[in-house]
Amino acid sequence: MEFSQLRPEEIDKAAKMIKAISHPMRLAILGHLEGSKHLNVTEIHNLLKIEQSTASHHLGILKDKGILASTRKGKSTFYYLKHQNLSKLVNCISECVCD
Amino acid sequence: MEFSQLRPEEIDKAAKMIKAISHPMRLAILGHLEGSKHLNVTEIHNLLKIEQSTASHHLGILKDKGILASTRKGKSTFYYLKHQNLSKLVNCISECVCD
DNA sequence: CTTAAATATTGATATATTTGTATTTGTTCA
DNA sequence: TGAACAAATACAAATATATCAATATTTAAG
Repeated sequence: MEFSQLRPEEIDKAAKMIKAISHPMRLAILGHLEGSKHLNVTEIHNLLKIEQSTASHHLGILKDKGILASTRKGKSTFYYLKHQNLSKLVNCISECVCD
Repeated sequence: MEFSQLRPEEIDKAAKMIKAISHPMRLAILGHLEGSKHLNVTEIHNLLKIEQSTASHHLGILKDKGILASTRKGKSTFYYLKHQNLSKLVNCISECVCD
């Protein structure tokens, strides 16, 4: 699929997905979820040393924009990458950053 | 390079680069610049049907964040993708959008 | 049913982004 | 030099985002 052939609605969707990951906290979250890891809100909140509500908020954005999915297990909600493609994208980004 | 190994400054830089492309107009610009194309501000302004100053502004953001480079030829400034990696990234995104 | 733990949501505030109009700067050419 | 064109910048208004504190919701355990 050539990017330039995307229709306007698809471009909008792409922009929203990308915007969702264009934040240091949210990129850091993706880093922690690489390799099919599942983490709950408290784990993210502790790993990133941010408020619980802030962690929940960022995870909600990533889920809403189709980057993450979640499953509830008892009291915890575990979040994980929705598509393995995203690992590729994230690696793509790190290559671009490091040159 | 594993994304999760990026240092905080690198994550910040990645976030800024991604944020730069997380806008429908700017994604559309990237679409038009795929395949090593060089376009000037007026061409972008006409293609996207946006104000000249808005086009210049978006191009400036993309350049500032390291996504595009530019060369001046006479009265025109031509913009183009700085790294071919970016085409890959952009295609990566379109795959993620279309599934 | 009550309590406690884990998430999610709300409200408020501060900050950032987007866009258009108007203006300024830079470049060519007569 | 001065007219005309191209691009960049300044400014302002509207909109969107990020964050924390406080509160609400959901679930499990007793």
